[in-house]
Amino acid sequence: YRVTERVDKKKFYACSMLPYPSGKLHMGHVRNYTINDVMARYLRMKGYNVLMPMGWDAFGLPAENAAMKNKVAPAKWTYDNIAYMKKQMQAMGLAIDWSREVTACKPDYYKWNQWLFLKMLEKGIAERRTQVVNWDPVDMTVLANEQVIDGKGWRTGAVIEKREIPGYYLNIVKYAPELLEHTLTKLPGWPERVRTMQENWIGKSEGVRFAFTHAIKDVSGALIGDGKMYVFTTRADTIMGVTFCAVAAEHPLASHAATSNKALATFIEECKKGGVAEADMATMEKKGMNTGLQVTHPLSGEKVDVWVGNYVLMSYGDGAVMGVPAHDERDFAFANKYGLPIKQVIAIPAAQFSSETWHESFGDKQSGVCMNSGKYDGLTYATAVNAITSDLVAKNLGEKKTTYRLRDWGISRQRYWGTPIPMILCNTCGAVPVPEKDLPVVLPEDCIPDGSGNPLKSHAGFLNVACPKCAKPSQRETDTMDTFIDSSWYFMRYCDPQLSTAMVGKGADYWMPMDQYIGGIEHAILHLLYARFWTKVMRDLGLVKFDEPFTKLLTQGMVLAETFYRKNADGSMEWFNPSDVDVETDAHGKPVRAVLRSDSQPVMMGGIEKMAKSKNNGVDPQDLIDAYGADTARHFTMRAAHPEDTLFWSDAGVAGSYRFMRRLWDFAQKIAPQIQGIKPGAHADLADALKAKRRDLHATLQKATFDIDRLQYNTVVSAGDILLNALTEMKGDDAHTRAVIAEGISILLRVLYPVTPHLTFALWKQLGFGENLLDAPWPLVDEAALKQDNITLVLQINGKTRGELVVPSAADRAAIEALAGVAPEIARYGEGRAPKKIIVVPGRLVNIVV
RNA sequence: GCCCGAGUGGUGAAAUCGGUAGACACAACGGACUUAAAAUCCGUCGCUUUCCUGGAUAAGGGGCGUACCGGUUCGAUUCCGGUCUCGGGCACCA
Repeated sequence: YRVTERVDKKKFYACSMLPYPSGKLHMGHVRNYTINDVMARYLRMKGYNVLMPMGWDAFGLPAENAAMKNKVAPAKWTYDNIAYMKKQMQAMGLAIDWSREVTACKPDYYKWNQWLFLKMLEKGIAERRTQVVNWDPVDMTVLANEQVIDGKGWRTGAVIEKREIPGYYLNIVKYAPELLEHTLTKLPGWPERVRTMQENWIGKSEGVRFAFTHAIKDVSGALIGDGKMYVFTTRADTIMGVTFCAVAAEHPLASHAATSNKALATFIEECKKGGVAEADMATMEKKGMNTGLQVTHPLSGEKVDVWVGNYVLMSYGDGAVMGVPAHDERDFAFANKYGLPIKQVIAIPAAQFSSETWHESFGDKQSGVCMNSGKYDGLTYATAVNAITSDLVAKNLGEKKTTYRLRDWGISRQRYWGTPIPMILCNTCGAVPVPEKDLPVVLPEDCIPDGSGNPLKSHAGFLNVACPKCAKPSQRETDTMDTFIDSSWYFMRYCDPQLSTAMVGKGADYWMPMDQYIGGIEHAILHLLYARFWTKVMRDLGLVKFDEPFTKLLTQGMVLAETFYRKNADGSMEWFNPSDVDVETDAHGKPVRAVLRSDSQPVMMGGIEKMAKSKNNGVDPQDLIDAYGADTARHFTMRAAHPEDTLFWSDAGVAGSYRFMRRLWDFAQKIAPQIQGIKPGAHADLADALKAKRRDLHATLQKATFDIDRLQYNTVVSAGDILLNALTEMKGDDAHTRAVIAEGISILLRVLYPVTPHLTFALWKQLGFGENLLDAPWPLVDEAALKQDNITLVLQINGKTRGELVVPSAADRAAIEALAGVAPEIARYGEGRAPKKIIVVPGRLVNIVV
């Protein structure tokens, strides 16, 4: 399966999202790589030069968790897992070019993460600033969102706090306009749903940024924020309806007010409790407290109260929002809760405004016009926004602004098992980049994390280094990079895996952009967006010549399985694998109770979720491969569902795939002597029954070809069943029959080869069709075999199927209408009425409307 | 909470552009083969038998049926509006 950059063939680069080496393959992997393998083998039969590589997303949190649990170094754990999973992949018979294997935790790979990071620093795309993280006050460590459960640390149970620390950011927002435009224009080969999700994630919004004014001074006597409190709104037409403002707990005005207000200081502290995940922020109870400060409305000149709101985030825009309760649902709820005034400024024709209950139309900007807004009364949305904006501009207090929901990419992780960020922290010079010649900054592989912070902080060999600028003793940055960086460009490294002088080279020029990318729908936003951004940065640095890395995308559906758990006395959760649990079902097959097999005690059912390490619900396909072989596992996985659909795991039906394998084998053994030396293919003067049989075979082949081209592999597998059924039904032993059987089995073996390569390869050789099915051509449909004298149309009366109509296949619309007009079904079902209209769908049906 | 999907027999599913709903399988049931079992092979398999013909729960016909409610159309699993349920993502799981 090794491939080179040959120019005599058309290239095709088909790649799966690289796996995290969690220990064993699970069914999601098997599904992903089998899809990839079917595609690769099929396209090779079609004459393409096909690259199918594989690698390892080898850095990440699970290795550290395993280290804590088993006291094994993450490096050893990771390398052991890779070795095991690679063996499993080989047992599956995947057509992988292993000479191109990429392992993200090896210095020859992550060196280039560091190198590109330094280039981004030079270009101003990367920068150091503060970030907000989940802080566990007991373990004194930063936690991932996954490690925060109900606002508490997963190991300590301590209430998590938000904490600001320094970190590095990549300026992806700068690329937002291009990412958005290319989502819409350059990704026709992507699923619509993924493009929509990315579009919404980038979230362009056009609005107005403007300032409320004030004269509030800090302790040093300086005006806070130069006397301006900025907010952003997409609804400038409602500015005259502002009845309060809300700022984040970290906003300078909030801090200032808290110095003389104990209750407020307590409230601000409370706002810092809990994690940083957006879902938590969005679902928590909205709370606020009046700061006692007031700012001046820039247009009305009225005084407006400033509140602190726990739902306002300092990291979004300016950390302050205007409150218009009459026309914003969240502000409406907030105002009702705290008894704030509600001022209607948009006349709503469709609904009666009520200050008690919210109605969707209160926020409708399409139909309403301004009211209670002075000179803006009567203006519609667009004209009001324009008029208000020009007044704000004239006062030098605002301007139109396009903002994005997308936030810059924070890449610093306070963790050991990742790419070291190549910076040196000098007491004199500050944060100094590691000189390019000193790359890679090698991560020591002998650390064992214990859950209480980053072990690099106490690793003298790693930590201590001379400052590149002033040569004084300094310390390395101990933060490592987000592992999304590793997965943002590995697919390019597959093209030049051994290149030591550059990140990418001629191989990437040949293979990229990737023709087909395959991976789980759960990566629809983050991974794919980061990879697109990283590619554009590489392009801007002159490393590659294309804008988008993935021409076509197949988002494989998730493999889901039931989860089972017990809550331990200390509140922690223990998850049990479905294979260790017996489930009792009710009469409808719904699970009602589950029992752990080892101790016969009940376990809780945690619902159906994606197979994942964290919930221990991944099903190991090894049992399947051991019991039935790789072909059965592949056949079953492809048969079970359309590649893009969610698959609820159940192994019922595996026996059917195995049975099919055996039927095929037995049939081939039976006919082997009969078709010895017979030339497969069309013979003149076949009997009608054999002609019909050939028509069936080629019609099925036509359908299979159509389906394999549109990546609908489940029905390609079905076509294999249909072909075998058709062949086993055949009786007779004359030369014509033998020729049709030989033709049929040669089609069947090639149609199924991409799915079940081992069995079909052996039979292809045994039956004397050739030495190497791997490079046999995909079978061609014999159009002549499909021809028929008559075709049968469906006959409908008033849209209900009432019979059939046999017409000559050459009959035109008028001829069919004439035949249909005298159909006896009209009298039978037409209730005595005459045909009013006859609808003819060529090749399909006739509908007579009476 | 917000964004994106999905929902079809007992089960997994199919139906290429709006045109015969349930291909192909699994399970189940009935039969053949066998001393017996396994394996294999053949057959039945959406609901309705208080809708009709029939002695009949055989057979045939009719009606209903693609989560639910409504709409567009000669015709809707497919398009539109709404609802429910389930799944994915929400920026430090990968």
